[in-house]
Amino acid sequence: MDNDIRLDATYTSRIYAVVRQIPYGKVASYGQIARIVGGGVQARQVGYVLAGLKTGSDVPWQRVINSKGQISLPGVGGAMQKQLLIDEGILFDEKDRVNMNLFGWEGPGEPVQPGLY
DNA sequence: GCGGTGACGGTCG
DNA sequence: CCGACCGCCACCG
Repeated sequence: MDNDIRLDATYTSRIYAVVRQIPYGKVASYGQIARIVGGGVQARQVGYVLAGLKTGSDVPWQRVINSKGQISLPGVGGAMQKQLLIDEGILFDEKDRVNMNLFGWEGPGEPVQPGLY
């Protein structure tokens, strides 16, 4: 039997599930999503899966950006993504970067505050 | 079957 | 801080 759960709709659904968990007004990186999904899924796969989404999807794809805090989607799609995030209250600096330390999603677990002790 | 590509990310200079 | 490189892996011609 096959325990290869990497290449199937299985991991695609998982990616959707994780992205849906990103709260309003927060962002996560592709690598972070990949890490949460696990199963050997890489950041590039996350990007590819999100690219397959169509308009009207219930998946908040706009909340996924790269680890630099910048939008990776080129072209008009990227401009739309930026606008959607601004609409959620997320701020961009002069270089179109988001402060991950401020708007970054901590993950599905309990939020941990750094510098607590 | 092979080589190029991409909504990435870590490392190096 | 920033650009250049390289590794990664599914998809496409």
